Amino acid sequence: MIVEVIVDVAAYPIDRPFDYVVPGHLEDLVERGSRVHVPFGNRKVQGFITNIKRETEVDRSKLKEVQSIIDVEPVITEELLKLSKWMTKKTLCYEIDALQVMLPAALRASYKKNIKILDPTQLEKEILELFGRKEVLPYEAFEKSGMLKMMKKHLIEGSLELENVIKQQARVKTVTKYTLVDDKDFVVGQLNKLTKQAVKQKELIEWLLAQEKTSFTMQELIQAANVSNATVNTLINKKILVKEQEEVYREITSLDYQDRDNHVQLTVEQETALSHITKAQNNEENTTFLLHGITGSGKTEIYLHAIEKSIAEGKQAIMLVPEISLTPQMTRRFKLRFGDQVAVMHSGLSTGEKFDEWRKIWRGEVMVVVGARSAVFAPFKNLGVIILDEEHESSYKQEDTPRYHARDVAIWRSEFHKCPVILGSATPSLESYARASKGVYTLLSLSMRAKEQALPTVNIVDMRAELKSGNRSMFSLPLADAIREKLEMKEQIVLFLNKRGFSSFVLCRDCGTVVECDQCDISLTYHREGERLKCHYCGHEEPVPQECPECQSEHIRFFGTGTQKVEEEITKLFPYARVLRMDVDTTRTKGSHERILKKFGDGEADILLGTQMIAKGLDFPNITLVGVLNADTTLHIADFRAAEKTFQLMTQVSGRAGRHDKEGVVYIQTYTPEHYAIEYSKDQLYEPFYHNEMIMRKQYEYPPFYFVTLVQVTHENVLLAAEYAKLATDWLRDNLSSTSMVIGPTASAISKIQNRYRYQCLIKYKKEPLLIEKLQQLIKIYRTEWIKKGVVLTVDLDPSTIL
DNA sequence: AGCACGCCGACT
DNA sequence: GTCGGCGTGCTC
Repeated sequence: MIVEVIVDVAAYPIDRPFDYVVPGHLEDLVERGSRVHVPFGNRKVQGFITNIKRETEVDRSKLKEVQSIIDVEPVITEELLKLSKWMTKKTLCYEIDALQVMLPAALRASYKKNIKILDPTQLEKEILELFGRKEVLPYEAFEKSGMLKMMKKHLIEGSLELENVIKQQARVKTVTKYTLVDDKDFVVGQLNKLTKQAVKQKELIEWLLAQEKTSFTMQELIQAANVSNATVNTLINKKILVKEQEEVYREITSLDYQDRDNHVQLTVEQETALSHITKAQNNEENTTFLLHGITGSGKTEIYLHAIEKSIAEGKQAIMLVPEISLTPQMTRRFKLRFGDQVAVMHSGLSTGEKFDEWRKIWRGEVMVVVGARSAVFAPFKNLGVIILDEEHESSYKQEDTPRYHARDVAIWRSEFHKCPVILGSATPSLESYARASKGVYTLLSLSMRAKEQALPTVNIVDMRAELKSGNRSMFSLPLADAIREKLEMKEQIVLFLNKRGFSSFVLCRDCGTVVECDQCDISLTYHREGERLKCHYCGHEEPVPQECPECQSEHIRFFGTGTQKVEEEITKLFPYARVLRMDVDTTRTKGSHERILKKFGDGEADILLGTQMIAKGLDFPNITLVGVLNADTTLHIADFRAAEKTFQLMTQVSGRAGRHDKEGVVYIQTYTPEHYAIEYSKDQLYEPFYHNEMIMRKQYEYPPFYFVTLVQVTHENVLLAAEYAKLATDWLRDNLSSTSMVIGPTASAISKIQNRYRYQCLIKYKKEPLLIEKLQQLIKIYRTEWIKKGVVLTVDLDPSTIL
């Protein structure tokens, strides 16, 4: 028997199956999708069986044997095996990367080099001292000790040996249990044989016989039966109790599921939307629904119903949420509704916890997974519905290889399982809404708030006017007044600082003009080196102007403010306010995010000041005022999605105010109040925004009118980075059809990361059937020739940002 | 990617 | 003379 194995080596010439012979004793265990250990070159690696066959073209002398099979049941299902092929092609990644991303980290191998003593008589005493009593040492121990050379000599001589070990991270957690033997007559017999002094043993046996269950932990026995561990051990020796290891899951929540969440009566609108989904479920149609509902319209309730329906039919469900909104509050809701039928997957869990949650899914012990992006690969066998909440969120796109989008994977799986996909959002991505408009997706709308609360009142504050009237502070008068008022009323305030990315732009504080590139309608990025402004799309460059090109004002400067500075100003203006700051600095440690939110929720602060991360999932009844200090920052970012992102963000942030019975007020401070992204976010006017933005996208030839592929080239040396970017761009221009636009090469917006200079080329196209094939050819040239020169080239089909 | 093989310069 | 620099080539 021969198997094809994809080995755990991400390299261009290795990205294909390798054939191995299966030794007789392993033949019964062989299955597609199982992991194996195989010799590869002079080391051992982990791999996946992707095919089983009888014959091979490979020379018998070259063939090696499978060393061992790790899984009794395949960890990659047949479906996921197919999906990995598709992903490999769609994202231009190595097949091994596609396979690995589907599994929890615990199932990925890590490799370790060890040095083992063969002949101690040949070794120097320093080396023997280093070993101490041990026979084996990690390779790194020699690197540190400076005896590397000596060690290598011994390796050649044969007095030391190098061994490569594949380390398995997956650890099944076990607890020791003590179980009463089945044979009750024997137990009673032993009980009667006890001497009079054996009071404790008698007590324990009688207690055990009186219990319903038969298996206990030592702690239970000691506490509940009031005996010592010596007594327990005696009973083990007498074979009355049996000591055994029982597998357990790492417990990640300590919820009491007694208080199951009650069903909420759906509104007419919700019912209508749900009925379409139910119909698709009944007819096993792989419809993709776009559920467009304003904030607070009760999308989650619809998700819960769709999942319930799925479970009722014995089918599983995947519920995806953006990482950032996967708060305990959120998961709690699902746990309350579905109890222990739910697995939870997010980055906050430890490797072991993720492994346990994954195992529950794999073994079919749960029906629902609630998780971030990678949960889309949950190894369910019979899916009834897949849901992406906040479908516009960019976190659904993985930013490194494999560069997949969870939405695409979800749709692929829905075709496989013949089940619907629900994409939910108050502010859908333009792509999705456009598809819904064309009938590719089915649009479902919720236009009313479920609990009939009013939308918060949103005020747009023109900061230009503030400046003219002499207010140079970052708080406008209306916002400052509102803060003061709410502080007095002991209500809570959220202040949002729109700070994003690394690039800053140049803005006129008098007229609001942002210096833009006249070729691209994208703001120019300020570069401190040489005080210059650059366009990261077409490469245009100019010096920082001394006065505003529109109004000749001198109040023109680059923009960028930090949360700390804002905090200082708040303390100056409102000395008695208690402020909590939430940004990358204060949330660095695990769980700090939740801690800050809990503090705020408990009323330990009046003002919560933060960046992007407070835009979502914040749901406290006492928040009645939301202030956005600078709406403009995301607007002028050098990305074609800037307006879309700003609109989404403003709508999200506003939604934080007045979610319960108290009315909410929002102040959005901006230097460009007339921009449609700001204007329409005031009343959550999605559709007008959509139409306006579509006009811009069409005019500047961006998605959803054109597809975009980003090719980035990096190198330590600027000149080489530019040179190879040009080679790549020219090659693409020569090889793609003339209807595709190949733009560049230009410096990337983030021109240097970790001392590597970045250049890029953007391909815009409507139809390019040969794109994948041509990109594969380009990658081949890069992998076989350019890579030697230290060049790194990456290709991102459908990038989420082009910075 | 890793690792071995192999062919040329600066040191005990 | 040897150690060790990293170019080249291979992995079922």
